[in-house]
Amino acid sequence: MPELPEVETVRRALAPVLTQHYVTAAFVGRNDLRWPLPKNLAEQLVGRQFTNVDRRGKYVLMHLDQQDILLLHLGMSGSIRIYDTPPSLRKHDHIMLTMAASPTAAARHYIVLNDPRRFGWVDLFSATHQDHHKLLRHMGPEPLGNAFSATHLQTVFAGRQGPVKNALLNQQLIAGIGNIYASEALFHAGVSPRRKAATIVGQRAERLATAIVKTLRAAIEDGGTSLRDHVQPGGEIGYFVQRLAVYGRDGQACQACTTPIKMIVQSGRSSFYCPRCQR
DNA sequence: CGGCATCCCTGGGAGC
DNA sequence: TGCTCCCAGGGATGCC
Repeated sequence: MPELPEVETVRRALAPVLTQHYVTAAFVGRNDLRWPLPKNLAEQLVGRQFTNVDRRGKYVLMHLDQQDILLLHLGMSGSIRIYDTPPSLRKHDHIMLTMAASPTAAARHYIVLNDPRRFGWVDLFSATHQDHHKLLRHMGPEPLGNAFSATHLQTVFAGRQGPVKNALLNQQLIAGIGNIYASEALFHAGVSPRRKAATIVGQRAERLATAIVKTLRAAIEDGGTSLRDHVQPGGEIGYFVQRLAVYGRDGQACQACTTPIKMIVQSGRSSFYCPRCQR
């Protein structure tokens, strides 16, 4: 489900309710999601204070006191909800943290992780190992960061014989792009998802880099894309779904040239594009 | 190393 | 209304 814009939406919602706040109670309803949860996770969290909340690609990094990081990946169906009063847990609510301004203060927020398909995961580890964490160490640069550019795209795509759409989904080349925004960015760049990655050079690389940044920024402004599971932590839907140019629009007229949008399957994932505008 | 298929899991929608 | 089938925003893993 959640790609960079949705995860950033979650990060922004979590930051004020976690930062400087203490975990006064923790519920952990099962001992695994995609992978086993850290042992005694609830006991390890109670009494701890969060210091700040970061994002890396599709991961949320919740920094704790004593240089620890609570890592969250929402998989395809994970979502975070934040409540001001004690919620009754619903189906697939796996974790709940009760947050307060001090270890003994009254509860102020309840943070609930729901994940029906359980493709998400949670880890707790020392920040001193962040650069070595097996899930983070090989990740490519942030597309909204300084290290990202057309030159970077051209460099990491060099020699790649597979389609550019697949390369965009590869988190080791660029972090945070998923199936929706790959199709959207390629449309705005005028690049076919079928084009061989290695041929993305020069002006085409410039157009694609620009389209990636613009698309992701616009989606963040809209609170992400709500299709099936995703809602913002306050329960609001993400409105970018209204601005999707091609994703999910097969058969509909291209907004630029009215040619019907086409859907194809690449490596088992659907791609949407305008066969006339995108080359 | 690159590229592809397979697998993990539940729920919603389409089609009958 | 009810059943079956297919599909879904992710990524690790193993095979060639």
